[in-house]
Amino acid sequence: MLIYEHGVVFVVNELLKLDNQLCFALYSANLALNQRYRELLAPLNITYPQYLVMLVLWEKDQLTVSEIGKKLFLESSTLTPLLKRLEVQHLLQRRRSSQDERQVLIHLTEQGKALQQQAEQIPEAVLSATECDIEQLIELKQSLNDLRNQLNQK
Amino acid sequence: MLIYEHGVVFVVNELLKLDNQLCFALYSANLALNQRYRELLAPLNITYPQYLVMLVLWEKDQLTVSEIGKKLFLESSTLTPLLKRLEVQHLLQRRRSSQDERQVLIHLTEQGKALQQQAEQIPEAVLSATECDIEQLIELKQSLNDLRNQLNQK
DNA sequence: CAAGATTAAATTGTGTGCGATTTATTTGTA
DNA sequence: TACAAATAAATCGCACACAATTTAATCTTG
Repeated sequence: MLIYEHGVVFVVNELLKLDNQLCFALYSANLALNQRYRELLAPLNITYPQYLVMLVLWEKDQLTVSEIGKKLFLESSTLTPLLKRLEVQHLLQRRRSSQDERQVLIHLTEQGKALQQQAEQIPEAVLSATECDIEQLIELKQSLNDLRNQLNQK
Repeated sequence: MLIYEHGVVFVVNELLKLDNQLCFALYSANLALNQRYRELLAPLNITYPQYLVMLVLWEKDQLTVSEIGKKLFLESSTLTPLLKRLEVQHLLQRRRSSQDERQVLIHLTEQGKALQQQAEQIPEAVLSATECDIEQLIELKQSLNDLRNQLNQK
């Protein structure tokens, strides 16, 4: 069986291989990215998911656990222990909201705010590790966001 | 400070944001993909990394742990317990090589080989979930592989 | 051939990730 | 106002993922 689309002829079998290849490319690129971040973040003593939480909080402080979860696509079962670790490191504090005692508000400590300066050189270091041109990276970002949104909407 | 590249003018600050956005796009797309695979693989009773190992073995049986690791960019500390779980499920067997007793050869059981048929509809299901056109997916795959190779070559 | 170096897996410890469930609080409604 | 439903975090169990280390086998070199 053949599929003709956008000027490309495909045997179905090839198409299925493509899927496996694409998904693996995504999986393995993510592994590689984690490794680079592990090195780069080692001096800050935080992991990449922890760094993401800090990025979110540097942008806007005083968020609830589920607000952070919505931004990062993470569940409370992932975030709660992660946030506790950041609290142990005195980078943030967790406090029950007084308006709604079910919610836990996360706010940065002075130390957590100060870490932003220390993290300033991280994005540059990652970018230079990729050694790709900017246009390609922008397009890649867009494609990945599209893909994620497609996959997430069920 | 401005950077001019390929017709795009960038403030450095924007560039740093782009990096965070790109890396997060990769991270979150990978999370989303895992979620789709979790559903799709539930009937087969295996995880996505386990599925990757099976794909490798369906392609070529009788590989050592480190050969599988090279293909999937995974360490023995990840693979050993994963392979043990697949062995418990009778999908493969682990046997010390007689030529070199340090190596452990992984070979599929009949049940493991048979699983390939059951897995046949997986790639199609994932592809249809992405709802992207083929050309875009091919380009995305290539970009991700390039990125991974750049990041991995340290 | 013996001893140190190298290699392949396995082990240990830490940190994600998430489904399923639990706990505590708030909301909706009869 | 009671009480069921809904919501927000937390908890539990399981499976990655990897750095660092350990164990066992093989290789190298004097």
